[in-house]
Amino acid sequence: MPRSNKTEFAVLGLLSIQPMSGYDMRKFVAYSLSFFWQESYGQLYPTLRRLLARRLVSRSVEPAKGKPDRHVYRLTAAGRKRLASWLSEDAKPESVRIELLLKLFFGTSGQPPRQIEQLDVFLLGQKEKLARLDRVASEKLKPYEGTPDYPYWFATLRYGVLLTQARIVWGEETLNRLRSAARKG
Amino acid sequence: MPRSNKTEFAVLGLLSIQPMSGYDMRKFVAYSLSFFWQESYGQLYPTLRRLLARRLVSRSVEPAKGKPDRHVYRLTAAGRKRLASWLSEDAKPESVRIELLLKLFFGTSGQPPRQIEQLDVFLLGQKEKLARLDRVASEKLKPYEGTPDYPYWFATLRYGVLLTQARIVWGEETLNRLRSAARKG
DNA sequence: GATCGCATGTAAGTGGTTACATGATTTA
DNA sequence: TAAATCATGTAACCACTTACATGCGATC
Repeated sequence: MPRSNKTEFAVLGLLSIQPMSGYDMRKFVAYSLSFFWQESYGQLYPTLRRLLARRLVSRSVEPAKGKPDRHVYRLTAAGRKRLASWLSEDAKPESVRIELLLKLFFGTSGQPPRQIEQLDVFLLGQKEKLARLDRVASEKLKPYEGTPDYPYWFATLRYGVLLTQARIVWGEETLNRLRSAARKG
Repeated sequence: MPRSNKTEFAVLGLLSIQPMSGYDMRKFVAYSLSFFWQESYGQLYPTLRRLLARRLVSRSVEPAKGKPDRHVYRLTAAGRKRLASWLSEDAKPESVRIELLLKLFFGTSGQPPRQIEQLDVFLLGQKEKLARLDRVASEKLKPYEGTPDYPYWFATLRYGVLLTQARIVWGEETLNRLRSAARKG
């Protein structure tokens, strides 16, 4: 069973929205999709080259001065077909590894004050993430209200919000419990 | 900046609970930690060998008949120190890639009926996961109530419960929205 | 009679990150 | 004057998964 290269489909999908360069994709993903996806140049550029060789995308070069030419990619008909077939397959559940939880699980080998600090850091990060999600919602998503894309884009953002909120609830709950355990024990 | 081999610390941590074989670790992780961690033999056995060479663990062999001898590993003093130092470091946030959300994001290139089916599959999976978490709570966690490990183990399980519940809420919300959009559009 | 559990391990493959290289232009 | 932005890309590295190999004993 071959390994599915997810970057390939991410690229195809992005190009279904509009023609883009590798640089554009990186920026787009990093800003708008970062809470459930990420791509690095080291993965993006080679994938783009392979996709071009397989005629799933086409490329046009926009000359530039003082910096490399912009390579703008577009979906071909074959690419659109490939994207559609991938979209129709069930996505199988991801496996995640959460280092914070692993550390917490081995808690009795650690120092309670450090654990509380680590949870604080985590909580702060999640709260910032939630704020970022709000910014993305108003800056990027809002303008598309009423368009066909909107319900889908809203759904992915909503996932980020609900999950982040759940992590915040968990973090505060856990902090309280560990703090009161520290006072007693 | 060297890549931190997380399996190494997972092994050290597991051995801080009790001496175990590689096979034991696999089973333990797959049953009790699966919702935030996983390990494969292909990663476990080589790591065990390296850890042994570095004297962070020791090994005793229990002869067996009809199957390979059991290799039981124990933490050494050096291993315990290494574990403690890792535990005290802040865990940096994980980056996840959620294929389902990527597909949903490219929704207008897909077929609404298939998207709804996919969400149904997702929802079912999350509900099963929640049921499994309950089983783990009563079968594995409950007996440890009152012990020093309990608050930590509870916290990790609680994370699983809260996050899974959030995913279920999201899934139902999203299904409703997409279904009513399909009726209208 | 087939498959599962026990129990060790290896080989191959790859998806993905990080760091580097280049260099003009704009901003702090 | 330091650093960020634009914009391409490569090289090195590795952590991790999957599939395979072995083989007994018990269960379905």
